[in-house]
Amino acid sequence: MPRPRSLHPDRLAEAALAVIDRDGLAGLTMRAVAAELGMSTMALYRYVADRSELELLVADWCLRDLDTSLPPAPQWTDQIKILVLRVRDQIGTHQQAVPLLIANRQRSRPLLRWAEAVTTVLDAAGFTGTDRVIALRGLVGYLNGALLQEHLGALGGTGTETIAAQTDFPMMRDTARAARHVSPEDEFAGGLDIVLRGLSRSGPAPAGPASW
Amino acid sequence: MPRPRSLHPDRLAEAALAVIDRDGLAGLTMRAVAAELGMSTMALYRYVADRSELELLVADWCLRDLDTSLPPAPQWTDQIKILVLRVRDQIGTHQQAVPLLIANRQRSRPLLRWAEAVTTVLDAAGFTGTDRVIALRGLVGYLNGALLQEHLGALGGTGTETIAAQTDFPMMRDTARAARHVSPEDEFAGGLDIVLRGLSRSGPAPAGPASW
DNA sequence: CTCGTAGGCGTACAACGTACGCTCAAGGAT
DNA sequence: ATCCTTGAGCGTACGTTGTACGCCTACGAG
Repeated sequence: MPRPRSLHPDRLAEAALAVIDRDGLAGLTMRAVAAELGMSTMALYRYVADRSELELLVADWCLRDLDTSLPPAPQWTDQIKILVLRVRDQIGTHQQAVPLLIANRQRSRPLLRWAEAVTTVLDAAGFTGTDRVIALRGLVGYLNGALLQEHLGALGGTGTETIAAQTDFPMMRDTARAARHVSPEDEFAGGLDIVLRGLSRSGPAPAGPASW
Repeated sequence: MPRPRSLHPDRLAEAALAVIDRDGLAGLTMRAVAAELGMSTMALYRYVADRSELELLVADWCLRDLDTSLPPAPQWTDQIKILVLRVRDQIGTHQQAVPLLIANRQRSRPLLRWAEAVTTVLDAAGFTGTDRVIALRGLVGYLNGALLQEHLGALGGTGTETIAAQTDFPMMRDTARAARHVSPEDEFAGGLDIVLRGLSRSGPAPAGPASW
């Protein structure tokens, strides 16, 4: 019976993400989001309890279309690989929001759906109990770390260039120089392959058609 | 000839770390650090240009005793393992400072020394060019992600308990319950073993006494 | 038309980082 | 012993942040 809301929560998330994409994560401000929506600052608090709730909205919005259906690959490692790559693909150009995704990794519904799919694949591959816990946390650890690295100072950023220019650490200098020729995609996928290769050897008895 | 400084920069870092350990990272404030030192807020700016420089001091201080000598293990994977575990051991009880370490990972001298050691081991194991870049970034990615996970919501934290209590995602519920019986040390080392196992299979031609 | 509910907003406040400029402590030079 | 120069230390103040509080009013049920 009372006055109806004029905004859908999704509109809040869109506006906040627009601010982030334009001004960076540091530019994300209650005032900035309100201005983006043409509302007053305090009007936002009719939709969210506080800033962290707005950030959760952004995290959920970023991954709203995340496909968490089980990939039809024959190998379970390929299934996991596809699931992980889907997350990175969904983030796309919104790398600035990565810290928000990490901070809300245990509250975001899309991420929980995603984790459910990953654990389902792991379970089918024979991972149970402690093995599954460690496999999942290892995967998520790599995912978070790699995304974060991409977010703050990607390959070829100023940090890498500084290392490439100094002389105190020659091995790192060479590595930083070689890093100039590695695309973010190759880097991410390469690291993921390492983790997957390790996983395929760490589980319980090998299962599935591709025994070795 | 002018009035000498009354503080060593290390004292700043100690004070800041004391604040962090007591009040958390959110409690790290120029005013709080000044109060810890018994100085006025603005006196800090005679030692650091701004807050981020203070944070760098904290990061360096945390890892000041990091042993970056090459471990004498026969297998290069064990050398890497020891190097990575040393970082986690040095952080010890200062998990609250982990975001500062990550943010300053490319400026902190101890971390550069450490990375030089890691790349040296990788080089000796036959990793060169792009392979070494991806191996290093993969390792650092996992390290950062795992430390961050431990920092915000360790296993058995409220986040994990919430997941263990819900019913929408049964596989995650079971995994969260099993996670209650995994210590942070086992989790970290388990994930690291996965990455190392993957690395040992991803490099160029296997080298060293332990061929297979 | 009336009225209760809740949406939207204006003001205000505490806490933050830090710019600016002052005072004076502490050596070297005389 | 005196002075002078340098910068350590600090007090004040400003702009920006999140948000508590309370007012006004648009809206839909009756």
